[in-house]
Amino acid sequence: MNKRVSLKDVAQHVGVSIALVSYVLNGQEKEKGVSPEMTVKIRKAIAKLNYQPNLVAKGLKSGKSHTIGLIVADISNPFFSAIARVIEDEATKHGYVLIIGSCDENAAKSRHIEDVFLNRQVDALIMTPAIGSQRQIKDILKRKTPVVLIDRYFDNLKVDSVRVENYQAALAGVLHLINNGRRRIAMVTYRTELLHFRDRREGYKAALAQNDIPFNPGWIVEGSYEKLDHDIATGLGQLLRTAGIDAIFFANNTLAVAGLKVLNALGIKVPDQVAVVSFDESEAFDLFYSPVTYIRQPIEAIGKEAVRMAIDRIQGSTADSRMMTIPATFIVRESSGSK
Amino acid sequence: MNKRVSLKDVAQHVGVSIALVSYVLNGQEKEKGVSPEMTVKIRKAIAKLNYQPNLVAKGLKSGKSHTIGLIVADISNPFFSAIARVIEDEATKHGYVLIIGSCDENAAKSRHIEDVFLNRQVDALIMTPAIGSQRQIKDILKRKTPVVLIDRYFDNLKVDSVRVENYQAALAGVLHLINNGRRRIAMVTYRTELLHFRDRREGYKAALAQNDIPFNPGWIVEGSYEKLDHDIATGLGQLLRTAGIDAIFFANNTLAVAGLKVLNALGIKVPDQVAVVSFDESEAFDLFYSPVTYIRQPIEAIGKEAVRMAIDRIQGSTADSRMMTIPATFIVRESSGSK
DNA sequence: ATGAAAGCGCTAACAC
DNA sequence: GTGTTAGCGCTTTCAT
Repeated sequence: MNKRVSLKDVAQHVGVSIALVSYVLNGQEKEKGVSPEMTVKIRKAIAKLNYQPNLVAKGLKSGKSHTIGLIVADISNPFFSAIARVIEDEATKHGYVLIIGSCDENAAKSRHIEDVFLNRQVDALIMTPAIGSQRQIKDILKRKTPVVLIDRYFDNLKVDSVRVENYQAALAGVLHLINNGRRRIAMVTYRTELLHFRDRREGYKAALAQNDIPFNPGWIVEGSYEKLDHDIATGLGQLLRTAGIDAIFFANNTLAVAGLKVLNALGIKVPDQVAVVSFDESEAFDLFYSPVTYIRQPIEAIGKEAVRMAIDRIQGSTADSRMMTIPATFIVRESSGSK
Repeated sequence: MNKRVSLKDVAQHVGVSIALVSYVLNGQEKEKGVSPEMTVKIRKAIAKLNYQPNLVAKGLKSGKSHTIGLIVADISNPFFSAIARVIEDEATKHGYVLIIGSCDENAAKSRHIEDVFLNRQVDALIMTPAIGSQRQIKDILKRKTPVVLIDRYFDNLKVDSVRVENYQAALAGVLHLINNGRRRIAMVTYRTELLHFRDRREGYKAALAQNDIPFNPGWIVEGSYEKLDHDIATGLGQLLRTAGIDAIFFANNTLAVAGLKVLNALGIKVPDQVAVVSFDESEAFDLFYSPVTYIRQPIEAIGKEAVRMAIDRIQGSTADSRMMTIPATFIVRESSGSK
């Protein structure tokens, strides 16, 4: 009752060689010319003994693990876990299993996870790359394991990637604020070189430029990943008290939640005194007294495309590296209202 | 530059047998009496060729995959992704990798994931079991794969589990409302047989009973997983309009977010008109105009204990099934204020 | 001190 | 039609 039953057990039970059983298992009884009666017998034995294939052995033999590695900054972050869910479903649909690792925006940590995943023979890697991980990604590609980048990307690194139209979305968000009569618009973002945040910043600047509003670097508040709440409380608090800001554009949901807390603490009314637009969504946005206007990322599409690209490579595609850019959706609610 | 380098490649490069290389790799050069010079040579070759062990092969040989399977209801739910992160870190620390699946509270789906994971030879399974999965869990245990249940549990199923003191926490939460002068207290929960929700309900009832407040079944609003927002909007909305409710106890964060939206829609003021206490936490609770009083689950401890139990079993413990129950923390803020 | 070889469970080419 | 066997990469026993 105890040990796992193997091909051999089934074969012995029927009194045939393991090859026949293998053929039947893989639906090759026709090609291999297994007699119908034998096929039936073997099928019965498989069912009776409740045979379950050992996928590790299969993987060793075939060189395919049917596993996709997913490395995100932090799986406990709702944005990444939402993507993970989409990727999981999509992978499952195609017979793949997901192994997940969190790299905390840290290239060394990411490197370690990559190594472990590669040694486990993942068939492909989908990742949100940390800063400074270009080199290691290149190495992985050299070893012929497909990589698909999501959310972030790097210039001059030939690798498949799925991105969002960060620039355009940010531009639209800030233009919306301007159209609502705001001109003293601050931006809250991370102190980071990640290109997607740079793009959002450029979108913000472009919106100002298009309306002849001078860009004031001092109106960009930057937070660090490590002590975000503190940075935002200090930086944004200072700015709000002194600069006569009438709108804020947040570069992502985490920043927005931190920033809205500051607004609350200072008793500043949204949108009467300060209008707000944020990148990403959050449960908290719905419950805020002034439901937050936000830019919705196409999470579903990102996940699906990433898996599609990965599987395409696994199946041998050697096309040039592809970059897919997906538009975001702008959801207007109350927080961005005109004065 | 291309193919993966195997033990054989290293051995050939040095001109020795693969056994020696294997010994050195596993730090057994002393026990096996490999000469120091040879050890050095082999070490150099390993480094030079950048040898990476094939963990699949190792797993096939050893019967250990060094993989833990985690099955949750939905990885995109922040509560589960937070636990997943803790488990991931803990597993990594012990040299294990996590494969993750979402079962959507569905026993059949869970069953499928379990099969896939078992066929991949996971060394243990940590799961939030769906209703009706006792049977399949028993089967897994029979096959000698350790299982640890988290969050939920079943009576009369001998299996390791990590739980929270649901009854006591709910009791404390509702007593707090009563002490704040509320007596017309509704509860919002799921229409489910899951025991941890039953426990929370019992805690609610006990608090009423201790204060001679008659229990009114009509004051329990139940939602389904499928159309939660609709159910809560209808059920809770109806109750609020007709029953003179002065407080609500929410059985988890998702329910609370849905419920608070209803309160907002009806223009009901928290806590002046209706006081609120919720199980679980949520970013949204901080941003609500009246920061929500809640019961914080010991996510860190749950994850760590679960991994500890799993690894303990993997290492051969055959002790009786253990049940660990961890207390929750009550965080008082404004939403539960007295009238 | 080192090598040869069996075997983990499976696939597939080849032999009968 | 069915059986035999090599081999995927590794560990480990047994010989030498």
